[in-house]
Amino acid sequence: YLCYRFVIIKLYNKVMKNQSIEIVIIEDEEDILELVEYHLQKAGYETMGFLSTDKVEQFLDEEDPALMIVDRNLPGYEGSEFVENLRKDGCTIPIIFLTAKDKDKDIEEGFERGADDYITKPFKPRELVLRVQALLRRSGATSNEKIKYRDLSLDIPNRTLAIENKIVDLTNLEFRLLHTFVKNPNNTLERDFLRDEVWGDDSISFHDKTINVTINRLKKKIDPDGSKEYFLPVWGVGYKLI
Amino acid sequence: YLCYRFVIIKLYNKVMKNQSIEIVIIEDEEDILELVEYHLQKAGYETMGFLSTDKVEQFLDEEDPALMIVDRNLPGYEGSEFVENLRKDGCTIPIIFLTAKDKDKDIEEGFERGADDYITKPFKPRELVLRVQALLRRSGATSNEKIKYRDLSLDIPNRTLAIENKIVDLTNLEFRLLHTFVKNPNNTLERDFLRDEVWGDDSISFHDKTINVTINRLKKKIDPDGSKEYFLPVWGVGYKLI
DNA sequence: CCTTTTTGTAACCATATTGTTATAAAATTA
DNA sequence: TAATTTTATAACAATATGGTTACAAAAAGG
Repeated sequence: YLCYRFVIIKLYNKVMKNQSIEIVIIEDEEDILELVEYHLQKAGYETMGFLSTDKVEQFLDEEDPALMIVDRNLPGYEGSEFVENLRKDGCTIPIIFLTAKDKDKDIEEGFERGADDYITKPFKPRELVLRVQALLRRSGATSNEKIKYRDLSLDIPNRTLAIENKIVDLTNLEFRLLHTFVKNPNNTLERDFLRDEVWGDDSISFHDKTINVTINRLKKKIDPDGSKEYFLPVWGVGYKLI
Repeated sequence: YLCYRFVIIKLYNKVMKNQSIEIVIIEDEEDILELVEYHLQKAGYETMGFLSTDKVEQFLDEEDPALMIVDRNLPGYEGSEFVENLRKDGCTIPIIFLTAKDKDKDIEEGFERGADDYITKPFKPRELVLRVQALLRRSGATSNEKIKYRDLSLDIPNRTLAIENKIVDLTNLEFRLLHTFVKNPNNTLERDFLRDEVWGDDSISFHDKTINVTINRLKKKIDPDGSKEYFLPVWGVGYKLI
């Protein structure tokens, strides 16, 4: 039964969520690895399990997971040493230790070697998922959720905008633009920043008024009669979503 | 002895670190509050303790702490409800719950209401400090988003000036000018320095009176009746913000 | 390949902001 | 105190910037 649900969930994730979040788990006890994978997948994440650190670095070169869960008692290579070396190489991926090492000194060592959170075994699966979610939220990997601001609700995986539960059609460019504003409400976003973020760093020969026109088209769509004042121009700097 | 160390630590922080990181603690048991404050200060943080949530929101309007530690069993207002409401208002400050409520349901509720971490009592002070450090590291402890001087409060990302909680509109040039003064209060800023800093090194053919006029316009906006004497002209040199 | 949609560009206007100038006021010096 | 230098203020001019529209180019869809 568990295996069956596994398949259903994996299928669901692959089919429904083209932008799912991937989590790496390094754990040498196979039972625990499966348990962790099961609960994370149930929560909507894609998982990649390893029984040792052997192939992990190679995997990290190719893929870009959002988070790692690491045991410390691993065959051959102590988990926290592995993490310490990753950090030294400039790896900033969020990491949670999940380990039986629960002494004060152990916990201290874990955090000092670069952990973001430290969970001791035996652990509650529900709490693990909650801590994963909290850490992902804090580190800005929100691509699974909806982002809301005022009466705007952006569904990131579906690329749809709803205003008061009504779908408003946006083009891809408009959606990306609105997305960057909703991620930084009340912040003045400079024109250069918007260009990099929405149009891409490589956009050479960027016309003066491109941003103006695009903002304008967006405004027309999300607030046709202009009564809601979403965007405030900041003279000589950029725009602000209020 | 403890009291003595307290003073030393506070002094050290004030003198050595002009950009110290401030942490708010809300905890109704005074013993615990002092204990937490002591350990955080020993770790180099500036602390602000509250025995209830009463004055906290007002405090957050004015100051810009880097992190909050919140008890849940508070007099009058349940800590997690307080946090939930803060989050709804768009507050993104990192928050750690420190509470005796240790049931599965409690922890779940805590995270769902917007916590970044959840520590149960009795707690190990060392672990608390480590978790604070980890969270600050992850959230990029940028506590100095607001710069303040006298009753002026400059919010840099928002590009707004608030005087006694009232927004005062400034142009881009005026904002940059005021910013350089607030960064160097009580220093006489020479005209050449201001030209480089605010107008840019490349400003050729810079008219004599441009600075005067701009300072003047700024003065009019932030102190219409001229009673507060923000700017002091330094004859033949420049200006000073007092 | 054609049609439709999306995006970029150019031109225009309106207006906010900034610079310049002239004159008054204040501070400094002799 | 008078002359000189510097700053304050107000009015005006110049410039920079954003809004808008129409049209062209590019991309996407069939």
